Amino acid sequence: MRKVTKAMQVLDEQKRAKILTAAAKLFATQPFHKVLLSDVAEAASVGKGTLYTYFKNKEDLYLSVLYSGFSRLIHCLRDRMDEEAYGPEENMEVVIRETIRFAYQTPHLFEVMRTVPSWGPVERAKWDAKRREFKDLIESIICRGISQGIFIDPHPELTARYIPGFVRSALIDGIETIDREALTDHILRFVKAAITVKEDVC
Amino acid sequence: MRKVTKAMQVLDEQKRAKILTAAAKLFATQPFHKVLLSDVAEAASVGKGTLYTYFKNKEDLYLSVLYSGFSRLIHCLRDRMDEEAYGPEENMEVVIRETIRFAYQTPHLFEVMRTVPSWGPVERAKWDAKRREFKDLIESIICRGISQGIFIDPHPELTARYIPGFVRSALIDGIETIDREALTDHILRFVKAAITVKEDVC
Amino acid sequence: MRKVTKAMQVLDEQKRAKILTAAAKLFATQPFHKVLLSDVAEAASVGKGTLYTYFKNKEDLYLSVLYSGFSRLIHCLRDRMDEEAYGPEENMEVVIRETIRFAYQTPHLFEVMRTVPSWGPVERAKWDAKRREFKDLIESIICRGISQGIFIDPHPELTARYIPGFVRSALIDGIETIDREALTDHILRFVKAAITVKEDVC
Amino acid sequence: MRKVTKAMQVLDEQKRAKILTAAAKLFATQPFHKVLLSDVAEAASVGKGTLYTYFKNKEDLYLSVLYSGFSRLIHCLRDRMDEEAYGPEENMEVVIRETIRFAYQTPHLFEVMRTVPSWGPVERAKWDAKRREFKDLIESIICRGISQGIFIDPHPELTARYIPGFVRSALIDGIETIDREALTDHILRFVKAAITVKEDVC
DNA sequence: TATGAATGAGGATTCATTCAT
DNA sequence: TATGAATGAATCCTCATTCAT
Repeated sequence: MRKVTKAMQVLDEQKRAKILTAAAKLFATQPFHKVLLSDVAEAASVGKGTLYTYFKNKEDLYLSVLYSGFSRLIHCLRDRMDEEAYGPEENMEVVIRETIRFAYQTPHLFEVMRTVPSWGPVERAKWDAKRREFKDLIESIICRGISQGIFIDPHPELTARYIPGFVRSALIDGIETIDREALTDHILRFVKAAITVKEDVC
Repeated sequence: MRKVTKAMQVLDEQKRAKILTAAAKLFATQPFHKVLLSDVAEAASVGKGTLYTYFKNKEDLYLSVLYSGFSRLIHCLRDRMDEEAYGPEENMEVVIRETIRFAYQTPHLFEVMRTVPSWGPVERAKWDAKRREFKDLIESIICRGISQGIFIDPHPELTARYIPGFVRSALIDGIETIDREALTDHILRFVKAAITVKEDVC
Repeated sequence: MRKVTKAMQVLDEQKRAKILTAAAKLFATQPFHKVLLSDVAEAASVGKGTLYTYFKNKEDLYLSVLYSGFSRLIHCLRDRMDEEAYGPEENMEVVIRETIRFAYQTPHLFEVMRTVPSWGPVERAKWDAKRREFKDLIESIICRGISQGIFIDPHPELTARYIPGFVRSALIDGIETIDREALTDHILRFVKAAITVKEDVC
Repeated sequence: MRKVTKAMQVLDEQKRAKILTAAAKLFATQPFHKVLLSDVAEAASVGKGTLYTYFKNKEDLYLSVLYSGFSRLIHCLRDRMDEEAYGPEENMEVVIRETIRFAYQTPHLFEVMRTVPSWGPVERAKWDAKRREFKDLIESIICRGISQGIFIDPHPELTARYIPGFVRSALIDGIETIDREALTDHILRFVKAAITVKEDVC
C-alpha cells in the first residue's frame, strides 16, 4: 500500500512548486491584501484546502514564495562563483549579470523579493538569513577585490545591499523601454566606477 | 446650492492634512491591511465617517498619503535646486540626503510603485507623471554636471532611476542596524565615485 | 424686522411642497431604503438639514408624502361629490374616473400610496384615518346605492377597499400598453356589474 | 476541479431552501431594511458567510425569496388547474383562494412589483416573465369560461390584472380586522358577479 | 431659518481558515 | 491526502441625524 511513498513525495514536491509559482505571479502583481487564497488555489489548479497542506497560512505562503525564489538565485550564483579561476571583477560582473537575467526571467518573483515583510519574527529570521547569504556573497567578492587592491570601498556590507536595488530600479516601469544589454552594461560600468580603484598612472 | 467637486479636494484643507498626517504615521508602521480606518480616525481626532468626506475609500486614503508625501519630497527638492548658487555636486548631495530622510519617514513609498498597476489607469497616470518628475529632476542635475565637465555618464536617464533604488536597498531591514548618517555618506560617496570624472592630474 | 412673517410662511409652504414633490418622485421609483435623504435634498434643491426643518425624520417625510397626496385626492373627490344632484351610480363613476385620472397624473405618488407602512403606531394612526376617509367616501356611495335598491353588496366596506386596488393593478406595467379610456371603461363596467342589482325584467 | 456555476443554483439545495424559508419569515414580518442578515443566518441555523455561498447579496436573497414564493404559487395553481374535471368557475375560485392564502404568507410580494424597475434589467425580465405567466393563467380561465358561455368579459386580459389587486387591497391594514374567510368569500362573490353571465331566465 | 460638514452606530460583506467527506 | 462548503471574526462603508455657522 505504501510502495509509492517516494513517488508521492515527488508528486507533492511538484504540487508545492506549482502553488509557489502561481502564488509568486499573484503576489508580484498585486499587494498582499488583494491576493486571495482562492485565487492562488485556482491559479494553481488546486483546492483551497490543499494550500494548508503545504503552507501554514497565507503569510507562510508569501514568505515561502520569497524564500524559494531567492534561494534559487543564490544557488545559481554560487554555482558560478565556485570556479575560483575568476577574479573579483569577473565575479562582480557575473553577479550583476545573473541577477538581471534572473529578474528578467522571473520578474514577478523578483519584484516580490523587495517587499519588507513586517510580520512575525520567527519567519522573518529565516528570510533574513537568506538575504544575508546573498549580501555576504557580494560582500565577499568586494572584500576579496579590496584585499587584492582592485576595489576600494569603506563599507562593502552597504554596497552589497545596493546591488539588488540597482536591478530593481532598472526594472520598474523600464522593462519595455530599455534595452536589456544596455542596462546591464550601464549598471556594470556604474558599479565598477564606484568601487574600482582609480588607476592614476602618472 | 453650490455643488462640491466630486474630486473631494476642497472642504477644510487643514482637516484633510490632519487626516493625511495621522494616516501616514500608521501606514508607515504597519502594512495596509493591518491599518484600521477606525485607528486612523481616532489618531486624527475625527469621526470615522469624516474620512469618507475627504477620501473615497481606504485605498484612496492610502494612495493620497503616499502621493502627497512624494509630492512634498519633489517640491522640497525643487526648492533647494532653485538656488542656483549650488553646483551639480551639491545638488546631487541634496537629492540623496533628502530622499533618504523622506524614505525613513515613508518606508512604504516604494511599495506603491510596484502595485500601482493593479489600480485604476487614472491613478496610475498620476503616479507615472510624478515619478517622471522625480526622475527628470535627477537627470537634469547629472546632465548639468556633464555639461560642466564634472560628471561623466553615458546614460543619465538610467542613473536617475537608480537613486531611489539605492535608498530603498539601504532601508530594507537596515533601518535598525545601520547608522543613518553613515549610510547617507556611503551612498553619496558611491554615487559620486560612479559618475564623477576621475581627475587624473599628473 | 418681522414684517414678512406671513410671507415667510408662504415661502415655507412652497418649500415644504417642493420637498414633498421631490420625495414623492423618489419614493415611487425606489424602495424606501434606497431613497437617500441627500438625494431628496438635492432633488428639492434644498440643504439636507432643511429637510429636518420641515419633517421630523425620514419616516415622517415618507408618511407625509403619502398623506399629502392622498389628502389631495380625497379633497378633489369631495368637491365633486358635493353636488348632490348625482346618484350613486354617477358618483361611483366619478370616484373611479377621478382616481384613475389622479393616478395617471401623479403616478409616482399614487404608487407610493399603496405601500404598507409598518412603523410606529402614532404616525400610522394619522395615515389610517386618512385612508378610512377614502374608504368611507366610497362606502357611503355604495350604501346609498343599496338603500336606493340600485346596488347590492353584503360588505360595502370591503368593496370600498378594492377600488384603489383596481387602479393600481391597472397601472402596474400597464400604463404604456393599455389605452386609458378603455381601462377606465372596463373597470367601471366591472365594478358596476359586480354590485349593481341585476334588473331581471321579465 | 469541477467549477461551480456562477449562478449559485446548486450546492446543497436543501440548505438553500432552509435559508429561503427562514428569510421568507423575516421579510414577511419586517420591511427590507429592518431585516438583518445576521438574523436570517441565525434563523436558518447557518453561518452568516453561508448566505453568500447561496446568494449574491441581501437584495438577491430578498428577490429569491419572493421569486421562489411566486413560482410556488403559480406551480400550485397549475397543479390544481390541470385537473380538467373543474370548470372555469371552480378554477377561478381556486385561483382567488390560493392567491389570498399566499398573500397572507408573503405580504411583501406586491411590494416587489413596484420596485423591480430599480433593479437590473436581467432580474426584471425574469420577473416580468413570471408575472405574465400568472396573468395568462387567469386570463385563460376567463377565456374558457367565455367560450363556455359562463363568463362574459370584453377584456379578459385586463380582468386578469385585477385579481392580484383585489387581494392586495384586501390585505392592506386589513389583516387584523377582517375575517379571512369572509374576505375570500366576498372577493369571490364580487368577481363572479362581475364576469358571470346574468342568467335572465324569463 | 438654511446649510452641509461632521458624526458614529449599525450592518453588509469579505476572506482566511477549518473540517467533514 | 485533497477538497471546497461552511464559518464568523473582522472591518469597511453607509447614511440618517445633528449642530456650528
